[in-house]
Amino acid sequence: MAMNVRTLCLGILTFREASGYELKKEIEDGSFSHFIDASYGSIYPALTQMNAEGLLTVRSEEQAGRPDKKVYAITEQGRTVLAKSLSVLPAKDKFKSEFLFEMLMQHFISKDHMDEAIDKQHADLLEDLAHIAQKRDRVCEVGSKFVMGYADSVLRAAANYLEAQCPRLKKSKAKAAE
Amino acid sequence: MAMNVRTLCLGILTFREASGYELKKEIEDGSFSHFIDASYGSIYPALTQMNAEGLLTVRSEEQAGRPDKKVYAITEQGRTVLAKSLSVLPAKDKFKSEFLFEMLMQHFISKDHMDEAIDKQHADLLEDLAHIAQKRDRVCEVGSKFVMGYADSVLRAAANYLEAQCPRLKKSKAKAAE
DNA sequence: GCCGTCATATATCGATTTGGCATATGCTTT
DNA sequence: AAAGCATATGCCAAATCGATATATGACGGC
Repeated sequence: MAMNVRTLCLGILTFREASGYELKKEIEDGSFSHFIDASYGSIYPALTQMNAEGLLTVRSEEQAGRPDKKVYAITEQGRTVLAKSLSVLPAKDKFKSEFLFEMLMQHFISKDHMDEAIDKQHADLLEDLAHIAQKRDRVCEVGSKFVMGYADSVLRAAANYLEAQCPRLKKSKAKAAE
Repeated sequence: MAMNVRTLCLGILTFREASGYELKKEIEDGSFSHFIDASYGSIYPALTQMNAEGLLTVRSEEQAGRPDKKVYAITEQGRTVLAKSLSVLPAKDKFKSEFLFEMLMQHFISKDHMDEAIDKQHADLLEDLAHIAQKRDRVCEVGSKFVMGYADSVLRAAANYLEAQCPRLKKSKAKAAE
């Protein structure tokens, strides 16, 4: 039960059928990218296993030059299992930040390295914000809009905080906006 | 190299010596709680291993009734290894949210369940904010203040977004503030 | 024209990490 | 008095990550 790679894959497959590769792409760059992670090492075994259990069907699609694509689709049984997994209230959010760990290590790190870390963090945040802005007007589903708005608020708050605390960053932001 | 449980433990041990149990408490409830995680299953083996490698020293402290406490302290060699790990620029933040996944599954979930999930998310955010507010004026180190301010900004942005999108939540917030 | 790198596509494998359990004791809540 | 929680260490199975292997076509640089 609960949330794991299986639930995640089943969830995406309720939108459309997809191969393992496409699922990974969706998790990496698509609507799911800002709040979920999964590697090939967990996706492929999960798909194979769920197919064996009857939660998915497979269809091999030939492709010129490239290896055959294995396109998976969710079954009725898969939907039932997914519904059961989603009936559990979501676990608390988990936020992992090596950057904030470094900020707590001020007594142990050079000023230069701190500045580099802060610049990188700021750049990462702006990159994510740009990524969202770029996709935002192209989506129309309520869920996607809500999630993008949430991610945007949070990332913007973080970027603003950095800019307020480290005035030096304001310049680079102005520069990026040109 | 880079960030893992070892680096994390070494880092905390530059502030003060501590047992595995105390390290876990610090990670769970202390300054590190909002952006890092580690379980006993990773902490204890890491300490044993790093002790064997000479990065830490141990001292057994007797305790009435309870098992002996093994208090670890970082060595010069440990500091060297930590410095090397911290010299790598921090990896990008990772944010895991089952809540946002559920929000993308709107087509698959009942309105009631959605509302429950949103209420829980909102409550979790307010709880974290309260936790920070409560500790905030008691800290004086620059690093801690910076990190708490960062966490506060981000969590507040998320809570505000939920309240703006789901007006129903404003009432519960007003109620909590009484 | 050749070379490096990237994108497509599936898959495995070692290492790390999680989350639950076992063990032991005393204190507090029901 | 029973149940649960806090202290304290530690193990173990299962999940997951990150890197690598394999194969091919496209695209740009030298």
